[in-house]
Amino acid sequence: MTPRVLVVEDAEPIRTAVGIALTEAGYGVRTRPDGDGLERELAEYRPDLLLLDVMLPGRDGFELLTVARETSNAGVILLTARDAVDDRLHGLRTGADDYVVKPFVLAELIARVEAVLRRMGRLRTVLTVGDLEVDVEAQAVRRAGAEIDLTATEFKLLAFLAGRDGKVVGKTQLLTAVWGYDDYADNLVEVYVSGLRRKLEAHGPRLLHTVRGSGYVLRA
Amino acid sequence: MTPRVLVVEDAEPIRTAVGIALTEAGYGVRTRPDGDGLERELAEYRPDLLLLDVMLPGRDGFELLTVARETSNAGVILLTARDAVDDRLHGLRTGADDYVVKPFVLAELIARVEAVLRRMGRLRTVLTVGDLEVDVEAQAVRRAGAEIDLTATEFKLLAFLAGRDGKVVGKTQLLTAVWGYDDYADNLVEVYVSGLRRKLEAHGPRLLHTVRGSGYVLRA
DNA sequence: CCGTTGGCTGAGGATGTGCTGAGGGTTGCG
DNA sequence: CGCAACCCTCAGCACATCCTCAGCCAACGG
Repeated sequence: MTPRVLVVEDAEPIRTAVGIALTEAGYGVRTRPDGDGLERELAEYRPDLLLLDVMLPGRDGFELLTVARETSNAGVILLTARDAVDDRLHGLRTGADDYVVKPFVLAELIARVEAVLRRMGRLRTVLTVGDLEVDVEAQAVRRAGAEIDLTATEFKLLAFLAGRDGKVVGKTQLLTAVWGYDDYADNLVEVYVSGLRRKLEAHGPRLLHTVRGSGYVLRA
Repeated sequence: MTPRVLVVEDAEPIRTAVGIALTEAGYGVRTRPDGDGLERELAEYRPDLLLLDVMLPGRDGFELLTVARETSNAGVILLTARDAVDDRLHGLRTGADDYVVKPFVLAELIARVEAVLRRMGRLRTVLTVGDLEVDVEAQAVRRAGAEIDLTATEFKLLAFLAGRDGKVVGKTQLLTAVWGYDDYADNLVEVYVSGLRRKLEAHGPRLLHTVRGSGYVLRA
C-alpha cells in the first residue's frame, strides 16, 4: 500500500537522516551502506523506488542502477556530488528517473521522491468517504478492509460521486458524466445505484443517499 | 469540510494577525515562519490554500510555490512588498493564483482568500442563521449539530429565506421563487412553513417568524 | 368583549419518484 | 462454440411528497 524506498548510501549520517525523513513522510524504508546483495534485497523487499548514491564502495551507483533495471521496475533517483556534470549526464543516459545533487535539503529530496512515484503511477489518488476507499488509478474499492468487486460502470459511477464528496449530484449530471448521454434515459441511474448499494452495504451502513427530487450524495 | 489554509510568513506579528483573522473567518489555519518541511506539511495537512510571503529566510516564496505546485493542488496567494513589480510578474508567471501587496488590510486578504477558494470550487456556500446551517451544494441542513431531513420543497423554501437573512419575504414572492407560480394559490406557503417549523423547532427556538400582514423572516 | 381577518395545522387523496426483480441482447473469454 | 458477465430495458410495487380542504386559533380594531 505505502510505497517502499530502498536507500543505498555509504555515509552514515546522510543514510540515517534520509531514512528518518522518508519514514516520517510516510514511506516504507530500508537502508544499506553498499550495494552488496542488492539483487536479493530487490527480490525480497520489492521497493518501488531506489535512492542510490553514486560514489559507493564496491559497485557504484551506475552499476547498481543497471542491475536494478534488469530485475526490478522500481524508479531510481541518484545522489550525485555537486558539479559532477558527467555523473548527471551519465545517470540520465543510463536511465535514472531523477537525480539529487549533494548536499541537498531533505525536503527537496522528499519532494522528488514523491514526484517520481507520482510519475510512475505508484502514488495513488485514493478518494475517501467514511470507511470507503476508492482507488481511482487501480480501479479498486475497499470498505472496512474488504475488497469490493465492481463492474466498470458501477465503478465510474462511484468514482464520480466520490469525487464530489458531499455534494448532491443530479441524475442528468450522472448520465452525462458516466454514460455520456445528454438527456434522461429510463431509470438507468436508479438501476445502477441499486446494484452499487447492494455491494457497498454488504460491508457497512448506507453511504450512497437518495435526495428525493434532486439526485444522490455520497456521504458518511 | 472547512477549507484549510497554510500561512508561511517570517514576520511574527503579521503571521499571528493573519492566523487569527483566518480562524475567525472560519478557516482551518496553520502557520510557519519558513518553508522548512513544507513538503511534509503539504502531504500531512493537505491545505486548500497557501499564503506565501515572498521574502523568506531559506527558500523564498517562489521556490515554495514551485515545490507546492508539484505535489499539491492547493491555491497559492503571494504576499509581496509594495511596488515589487518584478515579484508580481514573476509570481503570476510562476503560477500564483493571486497576490496581496504589503502592507495590506486584513479584510482585503480575507476577501482574496475567499475569491481564490471560490474560483477553485473549494468554498462551500453555507448560509448561516443563528445556530442553523444551510449547505446549498450538499442540500443539507444542520442545527446545533443535528442533521435535519427536509423534502425538496422545504429545502428550497428554507434556502431562499436563508439567502435573504433578516429581510421579510412576502408570500407571493415565495410562491414565485419556490413554486414558480405567479399568483397566490390557497395557503400553500403556510402549509410548508408549518412543516418546516416543526422540523426546525425540534432542535431549538423559533427562527422562522411570521410578520403578520407581510410575510416571513428567518432570524435568530 | 366581540367580530373580522389572517394565520396555523391535521387529514387525506392524487401524483410522482424511486426501488427492484426479471429478462433480452451483446460482448469477451475459455 | 458455449458460457458468463455485463449492460440496458421494462414493468410493477411501495411510499414519500405534494397540494387541497376544512376547521381551529391568534391578533387586532372597534
